[in-house]
Amino acid sequence: MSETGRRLLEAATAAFAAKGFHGTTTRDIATGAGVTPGAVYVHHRSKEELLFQISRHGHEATLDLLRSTLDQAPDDPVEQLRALMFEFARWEAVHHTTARIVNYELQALSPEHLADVTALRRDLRLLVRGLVERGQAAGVFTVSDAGLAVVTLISLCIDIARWFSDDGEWTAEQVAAGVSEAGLRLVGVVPPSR
Amino acid sequence: MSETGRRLLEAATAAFAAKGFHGTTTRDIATGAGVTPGAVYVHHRSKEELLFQISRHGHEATLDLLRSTLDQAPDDPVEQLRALMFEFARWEAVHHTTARIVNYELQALSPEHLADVTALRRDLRLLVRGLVERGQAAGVFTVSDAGLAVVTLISLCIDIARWFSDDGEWTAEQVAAGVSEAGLRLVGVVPPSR
DNA sequence: GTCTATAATATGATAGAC
DNA sequence: GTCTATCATATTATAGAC
Repeated sequence: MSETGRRLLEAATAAFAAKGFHGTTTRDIATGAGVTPGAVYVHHRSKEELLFQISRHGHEATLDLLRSTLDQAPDDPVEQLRALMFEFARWEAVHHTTARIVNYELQALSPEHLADVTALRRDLRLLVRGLVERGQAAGVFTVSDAGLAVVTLISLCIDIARWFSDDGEWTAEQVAAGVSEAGLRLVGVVPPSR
Repeated sequence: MSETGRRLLEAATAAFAAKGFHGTTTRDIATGAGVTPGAVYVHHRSKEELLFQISRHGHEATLDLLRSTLDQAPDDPVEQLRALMFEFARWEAVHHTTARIVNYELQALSPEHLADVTALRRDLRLLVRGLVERGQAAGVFTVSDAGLAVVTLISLCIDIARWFSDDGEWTAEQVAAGVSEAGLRLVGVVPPSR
């Protein structure tokens, strides 16, 4: 991808995150990248194609991060969940602009593109589901409904993208640490008192 | 408000929740209410005014619900948090269309209208904050950062509006019960084992 | 109060010069 | 590859008949 093509992607990410896909015009994107509207279509097929690229890349980056986190974590559900929640939460905080598009602009995707990212979202859910079930089987997680626990753990991370701000009260790492511990408590792992 | 005025509000709620404010046209709203585009402006000043009415009413309803829930709960932080989280979570699930607009369409409000609802959101945060601090003072909640705990508790409820579906795996009450228990665990209240 | 018609503007995307 | 100019359409909102 050319330098201008990349700048257009970045401008589109900033605009879509701030104003939503339908609230953003191709002129906004062009201006944000320092070119005129006509130049957009040399680098990208359409506005929706820009959205799809941002959304797909964001979904793939999240899924890759969680997979490699699980790969590198010790063979212990508690430590795996701690690491998974920390990295997931940190990703949503650090990349909150991209994450907002990933989480809140699904409805603006074309049916085909939506099907693509929906498959990635299902993979992510199954990954967390497997971990929760291993923790249950090992007797270290106590949850009454594993499916609801999975949704709630993911919820805890996703919603960070909605409220996190770069100049807010906490750093991405502080949020990640807090949410990671919250996730452990949620599945019944009692933290050492301090 | 006239019958048609109300039907327009309902159609706008459904459309804004499904496609976002900017993804919805005044024709969508008119058609959804069974009238022609011109009739919209007899009942509502503008599209943004419709959004504001939905958003303000949704915020006020949530805040009223949480206030009356706290008023009626026993004088015990654990039971108060259990009740608060249950009612908050249930509201987000039952009213997930309105809640989506409340939580995700803030950026489409005019600056004046945004200031209005931002004040209501701050009141809600302070209400939860007070409860968490009373639980800390009573020694029944153990959280390392009260502010982050407040954000996380609210997060748990808000994000329900994003994923809840009327024909999903769980009823609003099941979700509310799960999220309510999650909230208690999050602040360090260990549930009785079963 | 609702309709049809339309004004005024904005929007996604393309054409053709450079 | 970028620009200016523009096409075709869509959009919010209003005017005036009924």
